Amino acid sequence: MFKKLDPLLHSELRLAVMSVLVNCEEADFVYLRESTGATAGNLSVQIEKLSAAGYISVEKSFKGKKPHTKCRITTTGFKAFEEYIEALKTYFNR
Amino acid sequence: MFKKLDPLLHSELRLAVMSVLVNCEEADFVYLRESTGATAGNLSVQIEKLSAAGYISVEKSFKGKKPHTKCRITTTGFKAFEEYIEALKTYFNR
DNA sequence: TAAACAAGTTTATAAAATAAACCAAATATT
DNA sequence: AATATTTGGTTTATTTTATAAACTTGTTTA
Repeated sequence: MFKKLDPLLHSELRLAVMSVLVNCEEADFVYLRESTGATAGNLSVQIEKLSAAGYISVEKSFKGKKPHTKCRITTTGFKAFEEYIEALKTYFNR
Repeated sequence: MFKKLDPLLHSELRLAVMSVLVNCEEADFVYLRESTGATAGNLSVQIEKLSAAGYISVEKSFKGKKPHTKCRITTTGFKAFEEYIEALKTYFNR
């Protein structure tokens, strides 16, 4: 009847991050913070969770002399996102 | 950019309960438990939260000699449900 | 009469979400 | 030059949540 909602995606901020990454292929920490409106601390934690799950890849480097964190969605993450949408539909298409 | 997701609805079980009630106008505890697959304890807690928020009304009585809990969605709840859908869309607009 | 069942509720605990505090380096200010 | 502020984060602490387990109250069944 109702499909289970992936707990990793069923979180406001993580969903927002994934939503950005689905549409832009690559986004850095600052862009994600600004586009989601999240605090840096919260974003840092949620990026780590998505990364640990293999839903996004994270690349840390230096841009000039400042740290720079680039994120992109993985194929696993993309699939999970699509499945989450399918699952959500079972709560509405009736 | 992203609309805030009503925390009362952004919960798997509460969303399932609301989803049932949107479509059937009245449902009792047992029916909700069976149709959502939830445990009674969890359902009891979440029904109480939805009720406290004014999203559903709860009517307790006896059916024969057994307790009987009837739930229905309120207009407030219905509005909140629709707004939740609208908010969700901002995470998927493509 | 005791065991099992029904319909819930209460309580305990693990997991999440989030903000606050922190850090190291760079840049701006006095 | 010394101090303050900003940048780009991370770590820690705290409050909420979600959830299952245990419990309650009463009923039916063996």
